[in-house]
Parts: sequence; structure tokens; C-alpha cells
Amino acid sequence: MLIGELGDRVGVSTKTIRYYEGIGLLPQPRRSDNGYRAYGPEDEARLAFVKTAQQLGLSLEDIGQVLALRGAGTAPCEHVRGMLREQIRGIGRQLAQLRAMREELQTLEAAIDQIPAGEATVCRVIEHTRGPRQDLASAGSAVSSRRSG
Amino acid sequence: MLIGELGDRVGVSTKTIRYYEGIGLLPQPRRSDNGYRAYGPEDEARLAFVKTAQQLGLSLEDIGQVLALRGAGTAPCEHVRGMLREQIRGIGRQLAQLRAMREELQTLEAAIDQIPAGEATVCRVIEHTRGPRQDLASAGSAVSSRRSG
DNA sequence: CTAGGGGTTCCCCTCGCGGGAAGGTCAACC
DNA sequence: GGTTGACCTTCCCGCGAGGGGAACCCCTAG
Repeated sequence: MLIGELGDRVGVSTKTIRYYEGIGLLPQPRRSDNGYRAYGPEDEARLAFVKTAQQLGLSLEDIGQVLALRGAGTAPCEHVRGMLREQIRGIGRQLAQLRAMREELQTLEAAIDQIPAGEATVCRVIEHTRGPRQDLASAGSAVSSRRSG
Repeated sequence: MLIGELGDRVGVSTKTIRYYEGIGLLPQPRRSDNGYRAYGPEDEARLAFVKTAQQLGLSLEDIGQVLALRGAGTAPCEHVRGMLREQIRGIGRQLAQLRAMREELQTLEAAIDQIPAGEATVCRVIEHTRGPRQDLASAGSAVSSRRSG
């Protein structure tokens, strides 16, 4: 199986496959005489595993750890369960941040017309705001990144 | 005012200030005889503006547009209002994604013990899952990035 | 004279790839 | 046999928003 076919079957790009190989997430495959990567069904399974784990929110580093555990003969299920729990906690934290952020923004938007133009040098909307708590700033970055995707 | 003092007053690092200058968000400041950047109060105001806008979730590119509008003589408040509304919508989308993601994970976690070890080659927890809907994958990445920060 | 705390430029690192260049390979068609 | 087009290869650059650190300059206090 060539890299393109593998990618099509699993639903990832050839770029992604080469990248995974580069960071050690996938083993270096056998090469055909012409230098092309040659994959078998076990590579498809592993790549599908990576993709699914990623869709569960695990980072590639996390996934690498799981695969390494398994490679060392340890059943990684308990480890994975811990990761998922941490993942759920992380989502909870992020939800709280985003809710607070949204409330802040909604309050600001509702109050825009009441803000006096006054001494603003650029924009009264922003200059009237003296910054929400710092931990909200990190929530915001994830949002605007969503816009370009 | 030297760069360090400006950073301290506004609460950003000197790295950040130089970075903003590099991408054109802050103007190139006057230089003292020794080559040091020399800032005035107007620079402090502009930097504080950038910081506040960023805490509201605007990207540096967005902020640059606002500053450019203002530089062109246009009052950017309406523009900013639109950005804030879009920001609020974006947060709503992200909240929905995260909630769905969390539910998916919670369901999975609750059902782990019912998953038969069966034919799993790495981890039954992940291999039993056949991937949540694709749009959830993007929600996950924001979560795990929160962990290392 | 030396220590220390400023400042300066420069380049590499993040995370998960995507885009594209420059080139080799293969099957199909004229 | 030549040519097209779809594959494949390696390589480097880019994203957002800076952080870390090297190598070096400047200034002051002891």
C-alpha cells in the first residue's frame, strides 16, 4: 500500500503521515525498490488508532506515550482512562473560562452606547474596558483561532 | 522611558513589545544615543490599548486593523462592535463543541468497563471508539494545549 | 576593576500540520 | 518513442504569539 492509499483509507493527508513518521509516532515503513513507502494493514490500524485518539482530544505526545506503553508490554488502558479524565477536567476548565469571557463581552456589548466618547484616543469601547481578569485572555485566543479554520 | 519600564507599567514583557514593533502593531520608537528604544506616554497608551483589546479576545491582526482605521481618521467603534459580536458568536460555537466533546468523553469513560478486551491490539478504550464527529477534533486541541500552558 | 542590571540583535522552539519547490517514477495514451 | 498526468521523494517556510537563550554593548555602584 502506498502512502496516498493509506491516507485515503484512514482519512488523513500524506503530509500528516510523513509528519507522524518524523516525530516517531509511526515506525519507518519498508521501502519499495523505487524508494516509495510501503505500508501494510498493521500500519493502517496504528494510524487509525492515532486518529481516533486525537479525535478524543489527546495530543500527539499523549498518544505517543500510550503507544510506547503498549510497545513495552503494558496495557495502557488505565493510563488512557486517566488521560480521558484529565481531558474532561480540562474541558470543564475551558468551559468555565469561555462562559466568563462571553458574559464579559455581552455585558460590554450591551453597555457600548452608554460609554461616553470622552477622552478616548482610539476607541471608547476598548479604552473604557480596563481588561478582564488575566485568565480570560487565554480563553480568547482559542476562539479567534477558530475563525480562520 | 526604556522598554523595560514600559513593559512593567503595562504588564507585558520586553519580548512582546519588540514583537509588536516587528509586526507593525507599535511604531518604531525614537532611539537614544546608545541605541536604546525611548518611549513616551502615548506609547504606553497604545500598548495598553493593544493589551486590553487582546484580553477581549481580539487577535493581533484584528487589533492592527482597528488601529489602522483610527490612523486613517475613521472612528473604529462600530467596527469593534462587529468584532465583539463575532467574538461572542465564536465563543458560542466553541462552547457547543466543547460541551459535545465532554459528553462524548463522559459517555466513553462511563462505559469503559463494559468494553470487551476482545480484539484490541493497543487499547480497547480507544479502539472501541470509532471517532466522534470530525468537528469535535478541533475542539479537543484547544483543551490539551491548556494543559501545558 | 569588576559585578550587576539594563539594553541590542539574532536565531531556534512551540503544535500539527499545509503549501509549494525541485525532482524521480510509473502507467497510459498518441 | 515521446508526452502527459498522477503519483512519489526530500526540503524548507509559514502559521499565532511570543519564550528562551546566545553573544554582545552600556551604564552605574562599590
